[in-house]
Amino acid sequence: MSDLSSLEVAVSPAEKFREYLATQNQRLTPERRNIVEEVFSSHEHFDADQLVHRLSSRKDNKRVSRSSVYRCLDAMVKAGLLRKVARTNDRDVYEHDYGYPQHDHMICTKTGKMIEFENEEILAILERVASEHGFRITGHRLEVYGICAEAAKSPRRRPRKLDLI
Amino acid sequence: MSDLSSLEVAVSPAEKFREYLATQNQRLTPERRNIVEEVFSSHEHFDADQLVHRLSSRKDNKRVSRSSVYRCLDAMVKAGLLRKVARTNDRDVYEHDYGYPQHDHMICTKTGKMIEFENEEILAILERVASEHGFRITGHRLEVYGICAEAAKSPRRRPRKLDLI
DNA sequence: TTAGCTGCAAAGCCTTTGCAATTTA
DNA sequence: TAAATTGCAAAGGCTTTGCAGCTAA
Repeated sequence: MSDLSSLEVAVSPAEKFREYLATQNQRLTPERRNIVEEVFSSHEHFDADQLVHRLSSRKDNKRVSRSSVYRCLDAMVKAGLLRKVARTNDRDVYEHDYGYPQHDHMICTKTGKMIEFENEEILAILERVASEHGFRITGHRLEVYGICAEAAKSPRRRPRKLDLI
Repeated sequence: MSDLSSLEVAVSPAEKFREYLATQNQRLTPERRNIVEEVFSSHEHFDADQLVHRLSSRKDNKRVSRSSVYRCLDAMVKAGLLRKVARTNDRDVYEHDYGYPQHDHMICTKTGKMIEFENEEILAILERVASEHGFRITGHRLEVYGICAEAAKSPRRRPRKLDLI
């Protein structure tokens, strides 16, 4: 059983993807199916490179070329399966957008740890502020930066470049 | 008189930059001064490429090389003069961080227009949520996406690629 | 049989960096 | 005169794209 067990999902990600692709006269090929299944096999944030490696380290013959991975990620975003959430190390980072509630992130600048949280109040405030500007909200990205509890405990400081004097 | 007229700024951006540079054994060269002045001559969001063009289109001999612009932007961020706020068209976008209050953005996905807004309530909620996770906030980025009033009026749809059938 | 797909290699793009020449304290 | 700085060109790193061969309805 997958991570989806506790979520209210009408159809599997693969099925949802197939439906989207059909509207574009496109097909759920074996490669695309492998990618969707790998992506939804765990609920971690990931980037294209990590996904490529996850796919090529598999024992079965499910390796997929880097180009196809990039192309498929774009399609999955359009299909509403994934969201780009941030950019880390100059790479686009993705997360599940299907079968998973809208949420925001607290990002530890020491450890890189991401904590997800939901808050209805913020959404309500945003709606109010937007309406004051005649703005119709379709989505948002909220990233809160700081120091997580773990990092605060440790006396270790984050390594940093010393500008020689 | 510049856009800074209504703000409480102890010293000019150039002076503040000079102070920062001094702590790094670096100098406020003519090139760096030109960049700071150009950057703070208007309160618009901009990217490196736009800044390069603004500098080279000037009649006076104030053109600065692209490398120097990139290097200077980095330094200005470290100096607390600028902030990276987003990424548009695959380019880092900057805004003033000195002498300007913390705020967030509503971004029109049709026109690219950015509307700035401030909201204390959201900050308070974030502080509360963070403390529940033992997280100490140092900053945040909030981008609200949607359709601005202008774009909503116009019946024009945003151009999009037609996948030939 | 025609439209869609994959994988490879090459190209694109923004950004960073090595380096020689130049400037400045 | 030694350290910092600039501008150019080249290199980096992620992502996109052209294309030949392949696949599937």
